[in-house]
Amino acid sequence: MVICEDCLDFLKKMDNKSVDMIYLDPPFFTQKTQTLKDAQGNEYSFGDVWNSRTEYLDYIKVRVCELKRVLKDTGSIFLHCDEKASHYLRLILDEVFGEENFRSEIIWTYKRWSNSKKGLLSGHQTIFFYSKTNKYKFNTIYTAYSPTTNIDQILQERVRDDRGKAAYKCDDKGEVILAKEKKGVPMSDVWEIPFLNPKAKERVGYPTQKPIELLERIIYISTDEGDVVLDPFCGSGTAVVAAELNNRKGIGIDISKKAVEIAEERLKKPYKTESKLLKTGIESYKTKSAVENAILNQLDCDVVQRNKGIDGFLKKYYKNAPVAVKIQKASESLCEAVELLKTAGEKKKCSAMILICTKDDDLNRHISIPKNMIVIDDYKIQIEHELTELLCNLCVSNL
Amino acid sequence: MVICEDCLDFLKKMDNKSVDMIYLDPPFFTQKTQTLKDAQGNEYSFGDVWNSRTEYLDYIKVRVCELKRVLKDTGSIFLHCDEKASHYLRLILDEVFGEENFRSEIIWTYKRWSNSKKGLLSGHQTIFFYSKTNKYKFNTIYTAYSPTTNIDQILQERVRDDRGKAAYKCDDKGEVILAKEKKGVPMSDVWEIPFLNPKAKERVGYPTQKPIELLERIIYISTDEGDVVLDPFCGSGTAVVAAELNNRKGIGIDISKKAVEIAEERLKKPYKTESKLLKTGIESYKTKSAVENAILNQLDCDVVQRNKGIDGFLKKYYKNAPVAVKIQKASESLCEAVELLKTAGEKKKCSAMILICTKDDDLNRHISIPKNMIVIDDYKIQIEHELTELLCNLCVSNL
DNA sequence: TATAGTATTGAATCCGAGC
DNA sequence: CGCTCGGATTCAATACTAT
Repeated sequence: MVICEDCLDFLKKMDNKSVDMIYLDPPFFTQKTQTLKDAQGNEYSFGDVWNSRTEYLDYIKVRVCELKRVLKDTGSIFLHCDEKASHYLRLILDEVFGEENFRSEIIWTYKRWSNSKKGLLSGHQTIFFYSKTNKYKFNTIYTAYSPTTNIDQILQERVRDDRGKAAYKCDDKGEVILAKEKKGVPMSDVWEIPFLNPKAKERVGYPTQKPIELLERIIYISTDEGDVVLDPFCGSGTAVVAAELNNRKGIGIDISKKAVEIAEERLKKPYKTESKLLKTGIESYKTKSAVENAILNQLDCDVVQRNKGIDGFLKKYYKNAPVAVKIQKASESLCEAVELLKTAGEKKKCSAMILICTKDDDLNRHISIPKNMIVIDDYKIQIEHELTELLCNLCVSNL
Repeated sequence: MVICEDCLDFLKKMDNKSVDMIYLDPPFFTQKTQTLKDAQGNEYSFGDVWNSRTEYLDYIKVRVCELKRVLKDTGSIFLHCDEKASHYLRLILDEVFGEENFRSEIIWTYKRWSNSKKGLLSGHQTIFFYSKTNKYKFNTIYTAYSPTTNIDQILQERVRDDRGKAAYKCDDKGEVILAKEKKGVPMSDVWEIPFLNPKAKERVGYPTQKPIELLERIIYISTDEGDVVLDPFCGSGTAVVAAELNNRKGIGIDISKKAVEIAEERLKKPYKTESKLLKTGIESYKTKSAVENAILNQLDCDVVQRNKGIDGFLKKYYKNAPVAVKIQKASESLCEAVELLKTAGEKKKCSAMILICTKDDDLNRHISIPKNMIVIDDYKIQIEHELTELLCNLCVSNL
């Protein structure tokens, strides 16, 4: 839902404690007017000019106060700002939400084209993360261990002796004791996410547009499915789109008619591919496209873009015709995937087709597969089957 | 030179405009006493406990004012702090040096060992960079282009057409014109420098010791050889050591006798850790090929480095024990791979082992596999087998 | 000497005991 | 109930040892 109104006016009409998370990216105090032309030559701009900083800060502060009111007690607020006025904005947050509710200073870093000026190239923006109370909702995202870490070592339990020296814990027989299952490294407050590429598909031609991955991270760590996400300065609506793509309810507000038009247009058909996080769980924090690419790479494929039925072709031909490859999407049943690949493969006159099955769905095992199609379970499924069997056998043989 | 005195007292004795650069790393307002023991059991500590924030800020402010006085007009000041009080400190800098002399908010990021907490793991500190005037000294450091940059493209001159779009400049014959030699990418304000490791030789046992690399960067960009570098809260003297190592004159001041002792000791033989990580980069720790990484990724593995028998562990335990994964190397026969995995897996008490077979070698198919090991062909082999069979069957049925 | 494998260590954080 | 204090846990990155 996107509303065209001064957010202050709309907020006043909202109920107390009705929102789970707020992301706001207010106009920066740049004293300049931001303009940008899109591919069609339309020009967008927004007034980002204030008579004084006090005026600017007052403008923000009354809105932040209202935002606190509509936020649930378990809720969080993320304020995105640039280095120009970040310290003043944080003072406001300290005052309104209380210093004790400061959670993190998130640094979004990116590499950018240099316009070599004197000084260091600015390559980051700051997002302040405050919660309303200390009973805030938080989902930890676990990331990979550093390559410098010796994983096999930390899988062993350890003790410290009286002098504080560490040693491996051993049982009576002198054998090492295993540690509990490891979850990975909790995510840091420094996020390296590429700056919205000038050619990116998701770009809709609005200034200061943020990458969707940034918003998805914020949404994941602070909300669950079905929660309400509010963006009072929504601009082109990235936060609302990210919320909808991840089954949260998004409310966007913007005073600019043009912005609301763009956001609404975007919401009508949010690119599925825009969503970069795996739906299967926060633990497996990986980009879907990365996994798909990895599989296609292993198979020695040319990658096909924008084809619902085919993700790639084997570089090698068989019977003088290409072999199409498709990887089952999380949203597709095996049956649907087979049908999509079959249609697309026949159209391209493939001699054979390969479907990589990524879901272990017994109900679908009995569907008919075309004669020239090979269905292969991905490694995870193969292994799960074999592991279950193997461990079961081991139990039996132990009797 | 290191002086043991309250820096305010010493600064008052210093001449106007006598210093080229100031780095200060004052107490962070942690409201804790920072302590650390060195290898010999000596304990060092400094108090960072205040009656109020106002008291803390006043303490800093009078000193910052004096610092401005002793700084040359071409000089710069770098204030190191963490997120606890950074916004207040920046207000002081704005007030004393003027907002117009704000140059950069430098983010020092690092990975760090830590227990997991609710929320994001803090992985950065902030250094505010202000200059005394706009005629400040600055040496640009150029860094390497990122591997994704298309070097040959940026070597072509560009023009903007009437609509403001960029295009490659061409000569009469329509050939592209080469741009002037590129120097690299100017350094960003986000610096990834490893945190001083517990095992680093550079460590002298003083709390909050900073890596020399960090100080060297600051010194490079803001001073020339022979310039005077002042650190009014020098602690173990990292800034002074870095200055001396780079032929600048370093002046360190600290109120703690012990700190000054350590700093002086360090200055007798200034030493910079030969950090392998810094020298060779994180990439050199990543020993897996792209395909290997892709497989481990798909299997949801933690990646294991420097282990001949194991490439990764499944993140999930089976039977309360880890499952080891190995990918057959091109140089290994299946037999050898099985043996290596078996030995390593048993040592780590794995409940099961998985070997991904990457070579289609019939001779090896008859070797014996341990009961708790699963051998799976990689996709390529599976597909090749099935394709051959399929296409053969199709031929037969065509007859 | 190069590589594989093992032993340490700091300090942020949580948790539970004691008051 | 809120405070402090001690103990346990965590992992990045080194040094050291064995082969």
